[in-house]
Amino acid sequence: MSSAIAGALLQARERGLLQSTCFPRPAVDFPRKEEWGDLSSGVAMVVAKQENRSPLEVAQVIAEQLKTTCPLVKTVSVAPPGFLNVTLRPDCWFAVLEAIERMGDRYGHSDVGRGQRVLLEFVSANPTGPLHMGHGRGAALGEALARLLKSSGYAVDKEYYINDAGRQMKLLADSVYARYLAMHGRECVVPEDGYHGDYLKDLTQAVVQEQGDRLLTAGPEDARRTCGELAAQKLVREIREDLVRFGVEFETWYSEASLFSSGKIREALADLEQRGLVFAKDGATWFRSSQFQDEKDRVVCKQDGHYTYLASDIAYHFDKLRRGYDWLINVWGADHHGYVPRMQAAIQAFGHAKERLRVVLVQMVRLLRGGKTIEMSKRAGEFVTLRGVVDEVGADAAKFFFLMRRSDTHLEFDLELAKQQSAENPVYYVQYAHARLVSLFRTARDRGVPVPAVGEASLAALRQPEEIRLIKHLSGFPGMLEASARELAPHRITFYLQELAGLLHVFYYKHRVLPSQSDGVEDPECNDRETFDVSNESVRVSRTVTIARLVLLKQVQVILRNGLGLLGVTAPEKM
RNA sequence: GCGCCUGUAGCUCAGUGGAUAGAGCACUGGCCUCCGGAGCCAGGUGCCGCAGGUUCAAAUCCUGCCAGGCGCGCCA
Repeated sequence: MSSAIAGALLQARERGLLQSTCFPRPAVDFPRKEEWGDLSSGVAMVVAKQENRSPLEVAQVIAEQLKTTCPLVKTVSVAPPGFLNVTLRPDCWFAVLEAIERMGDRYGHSDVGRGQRVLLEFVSANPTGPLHMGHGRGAALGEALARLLKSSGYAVDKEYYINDAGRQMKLLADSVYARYLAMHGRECVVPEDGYHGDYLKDLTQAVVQEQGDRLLTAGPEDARRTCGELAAQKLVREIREDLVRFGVEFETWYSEASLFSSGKIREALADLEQRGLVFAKDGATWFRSSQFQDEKDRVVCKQDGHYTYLASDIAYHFDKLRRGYDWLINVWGADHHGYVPRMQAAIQAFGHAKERLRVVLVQMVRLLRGGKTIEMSKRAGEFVTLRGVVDEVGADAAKFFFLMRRSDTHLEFDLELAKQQSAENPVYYVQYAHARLVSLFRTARDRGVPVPAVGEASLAALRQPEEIRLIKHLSGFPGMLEASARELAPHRITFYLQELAGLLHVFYYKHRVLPSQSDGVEDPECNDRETFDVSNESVRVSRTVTIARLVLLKQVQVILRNGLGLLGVTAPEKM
């Protein structure tokens, strides 16, 4: 339509109705109100300025041209202060149904990614404890982003970066070792800044099971290391299980420790050194990140000779780039936002545009039960685990809730609401819409009513406003996905689906699809016409209307399934 | 002190520079002999944090304030 209006503008100039030599690309969008037509544009107001004429006048000129040039247009009207409101011919809408049937599960998919490779890194929690709600939000988001980007033509790999090196791991090892000693009646203290959660017991138990009391005789350093390694292994295994149960799996699990052993950190830093971006000061080694947009330089190797976390991260991202990824996307907790500039500096240091790395920040989750906040204290090891939540409300509800808000805003997650099986619960509202349709088609089959292909139906029978609204909303699916992918914002999908489900329920309440059973034989009198009169208790639908509606609803079902699928949420046949 | 994020209806939140700013929840009252009532309908609410600016047009862009959150380590 945008190009149609552009064409109208050019034609108007050719005919001497407009003077300008160049026109802006006409912006077209869906008007807020139905009375304003199907599409609208404000170009006239921009053009009016350069033409030095009133917007209404210019709009009028464009409208005239558009009517004659564009066959899709049914009517064009002009509204103050200068909007063009276009109403399309009904066939345009019916074409949407054909497209959905033709494309099926791929409707709305695109090729904007052109097969470019994306490495999507998310969750990446330290293996020092079970996953909690914040990780769950990141997991749901990452999974949805992966599916969304794949649907947009990107080749996506999901990766979990295991932070199995550094201080936190040392503390874990200390904590487990201390408990191990305690379990064998030796005196010991769990370090104050170590880990104290109940899960430490299980970890220690596992170490005992595997090693017995062998570690008592080993040197303390070896024993400590063994404790740490075994604990971390077990935790990674459990994290992986939790994620599988949540419906999230990764292509690769990348170990930070491996960056040390493989020499990749040294390599990456050597590369930076060659580029003159590393220098020594105060006995430490620094990365000259201020040369890019970072506010100051950063230490990569401490005075004591150990690498900093940044060093591993630089090496890790260097490695990602070397593996041939065109785009790197990281899902991080919002408390790491200050880290973004220095990571982008690293990307630039290796000679790439900083846009190559996009970081999606995820804000905290506030957990409620029946409106009351559940306090969590990570220090005391008391927090609600992802596993606990998934067990309680189910993976579907949990994912949907995590994805209902923009990722960079705080999220309220009410466990009672997520469990509720009613219209107040958005997940059920949407899933119910799908199950309801499945059930409808089941009934249709049982009654011997065929569900034909789009081509076999007389779609012109779809004239009720509720039907047209449904079709229009279906037509918005591809655009919504495109925006969602561009902005890395899958919450748009949840809103879209709630709206679609709402439109369906309204339609379904108001109109019949299958002929009433008592109606038995088709009534020739009501051919091509629907009567719905509650007071008379007569409900009749012609065969033509039944078929057209079944065809329409089939496509609604496809979109509900596709949309839920992109969120990683199931579309149940029955509930 | 500096930086980032957020400020929209009673609550939780949508809102690619466009028209009279929306949804869900909560509240009140209705609607099931027939395709799933896990549903539908009807009721009202806003100095879009404040003040300037850019624009034909600002919740949206710019500047300055105010409030809340987060960050500002040779921690990860």
